[in-house]
Order: sequence, then structure tokens, then C-alpha cells
Amino acid sequence: MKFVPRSEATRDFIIKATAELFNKQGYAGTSITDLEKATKLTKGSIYGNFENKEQVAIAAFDYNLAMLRKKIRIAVDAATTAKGKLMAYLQFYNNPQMLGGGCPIQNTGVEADDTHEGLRQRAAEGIISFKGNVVQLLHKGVEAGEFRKDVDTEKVALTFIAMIEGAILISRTTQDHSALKTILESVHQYIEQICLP
Amino acid sequence: MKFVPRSEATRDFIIKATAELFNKQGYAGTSITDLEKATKLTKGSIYGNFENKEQVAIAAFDYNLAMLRKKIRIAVDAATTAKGKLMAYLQFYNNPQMLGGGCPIQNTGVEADDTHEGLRQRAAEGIISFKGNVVQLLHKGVEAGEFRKDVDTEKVALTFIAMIEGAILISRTTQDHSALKTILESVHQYIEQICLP
DNA sequence: GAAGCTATATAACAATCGGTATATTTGCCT
DNA sequence: AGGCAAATATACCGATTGTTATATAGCTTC
Repeated sequence: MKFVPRSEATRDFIIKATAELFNKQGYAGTSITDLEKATKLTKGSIYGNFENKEQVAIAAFDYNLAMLRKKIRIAVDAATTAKGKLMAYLQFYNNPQMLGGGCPIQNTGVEADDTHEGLRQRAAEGIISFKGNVVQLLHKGVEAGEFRKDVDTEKVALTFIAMIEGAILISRTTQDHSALKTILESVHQYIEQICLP
Repeated sequence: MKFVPRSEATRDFIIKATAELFNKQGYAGTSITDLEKATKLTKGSIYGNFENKEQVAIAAFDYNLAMLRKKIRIAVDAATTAKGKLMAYLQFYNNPQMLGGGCPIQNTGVEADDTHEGLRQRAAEGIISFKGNVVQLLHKGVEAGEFRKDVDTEKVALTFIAMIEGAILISRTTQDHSALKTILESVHQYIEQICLP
């Protein structure tokens, strides 16, 4: 039996209506009944547009990641210099409401790393692409004379992302926004150090 | 009906036998049947020693955290200077096998922050206690003349933990151990900066 | 306005969920 | 060895899990 989705519009609607749910409750913690409540649709509709629960979760993750990227792009594009763009990242993540339920990469990566290879891979791709963007930004900054020429772009990018993700974890778990602020301040200082005087 | 646990020994056995399972699969992703398989006991036994699944999960988290603390303590106590102790943390976390399924604080914090207040609080306490230990270490280092006197201990401790947790997230999600190594190297450099010459 | 298609709702499925009441075994004390 | 208490195993509970087959409603085209 080959599955063929019915309505592209309904598919998108289901994704949008359930994306935050999956981000908050995780894959195992979200049931089809939860999806019914969130969409006000029935199982028949959901299974008419998705092969199974896993496919809804994957689509929801893709959507969450795309939304995150979109919002980041808007913030980053507004800045002109490489340093300014990195700071735009920080300013963006400094918002505790950046996305309902926290960073989808973090949520999905942590849940899936030992349980769900498909979702884990997608979270991994999210990290790698995030890192790629930062590396590129660092390179441009070096070429533009903003950053020191000896900067290890891979290393700085990884550290940059680790600090941000760590900050999200700490502040969300302890429900202490000031921790987020404090750590992002450290990231700021970290970036200052690779800047040329 | 008040619940009275039966055998302290069996309780401990169940905790030890299921702790890694909870750490890997999470609370929602672990069923009583999973616990039966891991312990080779039956529901009757499990429910004779625990009030419900939540209590097993909480006990398992406490156990995982205690084991982590114990291992860290051994590594840290072996060092004599404050700086040496901080480096011992890094050396410890540089082991991808530090604990089956990754950092329990991270796993529990991420899963529970929007879904399970009891577990979230415990993960939060883990972070706060971790931070407290690092802060104390930094203070001693300042007093011993190892670190600069103007070091913001709270901030450095938070940043220290954020980088480590971020490193674990990235390396586990991407299954790339070298990322862990690279980021911990950055933490090393970060600590070097607060050292007196 | 009837026919035909498309998409949703209904209703059922076996399997599994967390949890409990009861039976059975185990180990100790006399 | 027999009795007793403590702990484990068995068997079942209603509810919910993910999934599917079928029925119903909503268009579109004639």
C-alpha cells in the first residue's frame, strides 16, 4: 500500500498547528490524540495527509527549524558588518520567547540521539548548517579586516553555538532568564577577543 | 492507601538497572514493560517498591546525577590547584562515554522543562549545585592567587557549564567526538584567560 | 440536480499503556 | 519441619496507544 497525501493545504495546516506541541513535548510525549486536539481534526484526516506519526514529527521539526532560520535571517540581515551579524545572533537568542518550547535542535537532538535515528540526523544537519553559516560569517569578517587573521573559524563557530545552546539549556531548566543574559554576555566578550583593534 | 516500599535492596536494584534506560529514552519514552525487561522483574515487584513510574524516574535521575557527581569528584579531587581542578572537569567531560546516554541534567532538563515540573526542578537543582561548586572553586583560586581578583565567579561558572553542556549536545547530536574536543579546548583557553601570569 | 471525486469523520482494531488485586513463592524463626 | 511474614509473580483492569477500513460530507462538472 503506497501512501499518497491528499491535501497540501491541510498538510501544512497540521504541521503549523502541531509544530510547537512537538517542540515542547517531544516525539514520545506527543500522541495522535494531542494532534487531534491541536488541529481540531480527526485521526482520519491526519492519517490521510501523513503516513504515520513519525512523518508528522519530522515535518514539524523541519517547520520549526525553518521558522527559526527565518527569524534569525531577518535579525542577521539587518546588520551590515560580520561582527554586527554575530551580535544579531546573540540579540536574537537573548529573547526567551524566541520559539515556543526552546531550541528545536536542542530538543530534538537530546531526545533522539539514542532513540530515533531519523530525527537525530535532522537535528544534526541543523547544527552543521548553523555552524556553516557562522564559519562563513567569520571568514567574511576576516577578509573584511574585522577579525584577526589567525582565527580558527571552525573552532570559534562551534564554541559560539555551544555557548548559546548551553545558555538556553541552563536558563530554560532553571527558569532563570538572567542566566541566559549573563552567558550571552560572555559570548559577546568571546567575539570581542577575535576582533582586530 | 498509603504506599510503603518493601525491600530497600530491590528498590536500589531497580534504580540501578533502569537508570541508564531513563537517561537514554527519557521519561515519556520509557514504559513499565521496558523496566520489566531491564530488571527481569515484573510489574508486581516494581509497583511493590515504587509508588508509580514517576517515582522510579525521579529515583533514576537522582542516581544518575549522584554517579556523575561521584565520578567528577574523583577526578577533581585528584587535582591540587583550583585551575587543575577546573581542568579535571574538562578532562572528565572529554570522555564520550562519561555516562551512558549523555548528561542526565541535559536530558532531563530538556525533556521536562515544558512537561514535568518535578523532574525539571531536580534538573535545575543539579545545575545550580554544579554552578555552586564551580563558583566555590573559582573563589578559592582567587584567594590562592591563581586567578585574577576581578573575576566574576557567577558569570564564569555559568559560561563554563554552558560551554560544556553545549559541547555535549553538539557532539552527541552530530555523533562527532572531535567537536567535543574542540569546544573543550576553547573552555581551556577561557580558563587560561582568568589566570594570573 | 445527479454523478463522481476528494477529503474528512466515524468507528473499530490489536497492542500497549500505567496501575492494581490477588496468588504464589521465598526466606527466616521457632 | 512448620508457620509466618515479606516480597515477587500472575493475571487482570480500564484507558490510551498508533493505525486502518469504512462511511459521510463537500465540491466540481456535466
